[in-house]
Amino acid sequence: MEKNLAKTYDPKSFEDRIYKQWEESGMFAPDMDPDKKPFTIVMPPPNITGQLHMGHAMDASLQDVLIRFKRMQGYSTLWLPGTDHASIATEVKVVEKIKKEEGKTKEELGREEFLKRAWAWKNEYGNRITTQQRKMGTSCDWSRERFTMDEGCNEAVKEHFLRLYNKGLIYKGSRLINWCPVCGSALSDIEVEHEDKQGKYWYFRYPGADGSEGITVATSRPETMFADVAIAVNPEDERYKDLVGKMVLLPIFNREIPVIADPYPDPEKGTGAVKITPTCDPNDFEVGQRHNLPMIECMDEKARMLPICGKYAGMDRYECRKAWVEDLDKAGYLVKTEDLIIPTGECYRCHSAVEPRISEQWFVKMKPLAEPAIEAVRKGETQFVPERFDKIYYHWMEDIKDWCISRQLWWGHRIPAYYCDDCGEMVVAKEMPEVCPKCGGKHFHQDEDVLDTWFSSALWPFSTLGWPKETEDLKKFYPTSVLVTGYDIIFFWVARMIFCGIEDMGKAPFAHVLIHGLVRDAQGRKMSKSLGNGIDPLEVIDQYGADALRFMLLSGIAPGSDIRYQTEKIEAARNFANKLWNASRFVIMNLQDEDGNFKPMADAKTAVLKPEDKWLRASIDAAVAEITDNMEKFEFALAAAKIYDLIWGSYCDWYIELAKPRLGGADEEDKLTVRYMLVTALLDLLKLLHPYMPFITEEIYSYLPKAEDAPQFLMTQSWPVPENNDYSGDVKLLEASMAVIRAIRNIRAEAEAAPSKKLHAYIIAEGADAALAKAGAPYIKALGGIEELFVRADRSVLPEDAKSAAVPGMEIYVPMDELVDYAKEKEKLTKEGAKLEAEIARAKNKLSNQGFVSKAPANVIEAERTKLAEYEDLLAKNRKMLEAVLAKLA
RNA sequence: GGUCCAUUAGCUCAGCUGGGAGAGCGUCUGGGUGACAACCAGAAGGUCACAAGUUCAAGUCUUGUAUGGGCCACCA
Repeated sequence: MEKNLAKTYDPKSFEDRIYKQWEESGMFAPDMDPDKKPFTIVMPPPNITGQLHMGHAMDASLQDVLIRFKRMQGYSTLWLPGTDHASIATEVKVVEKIKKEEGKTKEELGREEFLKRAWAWKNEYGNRITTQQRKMGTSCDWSRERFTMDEGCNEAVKEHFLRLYNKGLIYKGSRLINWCPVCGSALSDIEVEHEDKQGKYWYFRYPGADGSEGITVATSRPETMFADVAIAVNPEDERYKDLVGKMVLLPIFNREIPVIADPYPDPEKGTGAVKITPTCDPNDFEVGQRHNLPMIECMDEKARMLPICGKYAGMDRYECRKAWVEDLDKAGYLVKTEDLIIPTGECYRCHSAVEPRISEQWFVKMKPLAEPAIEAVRKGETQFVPERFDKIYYHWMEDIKDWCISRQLWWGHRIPAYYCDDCGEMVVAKEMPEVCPKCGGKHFHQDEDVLDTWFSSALWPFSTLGWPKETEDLKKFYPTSVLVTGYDIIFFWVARMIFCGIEDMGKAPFAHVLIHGLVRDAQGRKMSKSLGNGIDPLEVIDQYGADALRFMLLSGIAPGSDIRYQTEKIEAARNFANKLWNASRFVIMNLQDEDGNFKPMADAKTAVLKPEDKWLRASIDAAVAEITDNMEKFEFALAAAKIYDLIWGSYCDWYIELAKPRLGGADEEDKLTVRYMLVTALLDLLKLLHPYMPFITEEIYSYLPKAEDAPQFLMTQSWPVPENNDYSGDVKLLEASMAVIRAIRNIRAEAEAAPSKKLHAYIIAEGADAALAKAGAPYIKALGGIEELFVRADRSVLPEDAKSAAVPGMEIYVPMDELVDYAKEKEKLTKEGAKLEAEIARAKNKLSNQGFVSKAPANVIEAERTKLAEYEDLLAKNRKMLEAVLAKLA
């Protein structure tokens, strides 16, 4: 094996290998040491029909960064993966496949054969997504992988159903539900998407039964008129007072229906009169209930017109609408039409218009379940991050309707209700009963319907841990720590897990819900199949590596808000990885002799630290404290920015550059210390970055010199803890030196002097500042390209033709071979002086403000005084330098 | 209709509990300098949407306005 990293950073050459090593080592599984505190995440199970998309990539990155961080902190971390059977989505795919390959419908095939095909499909494609997730570096415990329709989850679903049923919280009833005629199934309220669409109102006259004028009503859905059972008007509406109680005729059909008074119609809207069709509209349904009106259905489950519709029977709803309106118009009943925006409901899966329909379905009674779930969030048992999402949760939970859970599908958990073939008695039980409790009959058939997919995923945080069995896992890992998911499924999933967890386990299922936004395309559009603007994470990984993708997804994002996928961002992340790669290669190179053996180096005890070593140590320690704090608070983007800056700025740009002369110098003792510092600092940096970029950090770690007993993998190392050293003097020295170096580089750049050209420099300073300048001389010379540095108190020693700059306490002069352009110099100094004056005025103003001096905290006032003193010092220097320039010009 | 979010450099966006405006990309100037041109050094560039208010102090808190999004909602 090569003893140093490859010349170029090529993530493809090691990411898969490292993942395999991790997985085989068994380290993704939690350490079951009872002394270790648990930290648990259950992964939102992706659909078995799914392919890894950016949403999954975001999910995975956030969860993995958390789990790796906590693992390194010494928690017993469990990240439990799995997949969802995705009832409708999968059934649609399987139906398509059967149609294509066997030319049959599922009905032709029959339930049993269909389910065989569905399971075969699951076995073939169900693991595709979990293979893809591994590419992301997800350190979840695959040995505990679950599926929403595996044996344990089936048991949990039945148990849960039974419990709720026995408490009267699940009931069967005939209600007006949302029906998708294309999917052929009932939908819950949240599976209906509301959209305002351009539509039409038709105004039709319903003639009076007594031959009078009758009444005109507006409707956007004329095809439902066949099911009209009344016309309602507001009791306050003077226009229609006389008509209330009279009968009108359904046009053409001449069926008599009453005019009724009800508060529902708004006199301001339309004509103020509303046709009442209880089987086609929830409002009408309620009016119907209030007035004891009959219910007439006019459409079947495919939204075709029923025989009651006469010649329109058998027509599709839209076909019928067209013909019916034409006929009404011809017969003179159409008063007028109007173009209007009308609200519509669409099936969230197939986007066809949903038809409200009277149908017998199973429901969960929500009020009693919602109350404790609201309470759990209110008292902070579960906290949303960011907090604002709790409002969305409350809003929905406080106004919740009963949950329709039955679906007229085959792929899913079949409802555990059995009917006696003899007397029709219903028995709800886990298994088919032997004997009918009512008639003693021995033949039963099971309810045909399956449960809403979300019914089983609602149990995910505990069904996966073994519930209803009292397993070790359940005891140790429930309630879980954090749930990570997008804001788009707060209602579908998060809310339901909360009330189910409280109901079955007595505790809310997670302490925190970490909500993230959507990954959009570069223009800010939602990624979608129809737009074809989706970015495939696998392609991104192939091109840039999983580390870059993860880092990009976690950087520069505000919690809970959307992020755009842009090539520049992924490139920036990849470049960062490349930077770390090269720096590490440099470090390793300098640790080794020509044969690739590690040279001796100091250890914690023998190292003789120089100020730059202490400065680096202090910088890392300060960063560790902040980064840890940020990560505890889920502020991953802030932490990422600090790690980025620490590695690229502090370590690469400054420390390594300062280390180069030492590595090439004559002091062999000092080299021991430099090597020690380079490698120990690098190890800390790798640890800090590891949760974000697990692959590259692990790969680099494998090349570092390690003690015999060191862990094999970086991923199990412990999280850095700041040392408690007071290195403030060294920090001050290095910061002052860096300021001087920047000033000199600036002078050089302005003079367009080649960086390779060695220069002389003078620093005018007194007392402590002079001491600082002298101590910093080696740094200034090395990184400023200065051959000789003179630190003087007396300005008279200054050479002719020198460019100048000022930092607090010091004036810097760099003599130039070419004539200095004094006119430019004057301009620069004047501009600087003006800026300083403005700052001084601002600071003075602040400090002379009684309110500020008396009310602001002491440290803030002190800081302001220091600033003022510094600026005054700089201004004085600026004045002197300007004077000198003016003298030259004169 | 209700509600939430956004508005900061040319672009994309950070900015945690109020204490002198930041990053990446882009632009401009130099540069093969010991790991890195996927790089190095330097520079330019912002009335923090607008208006009031609170405060000694507002990008940050309050209210309102404008513009752009999202979510929820049974209106014919």
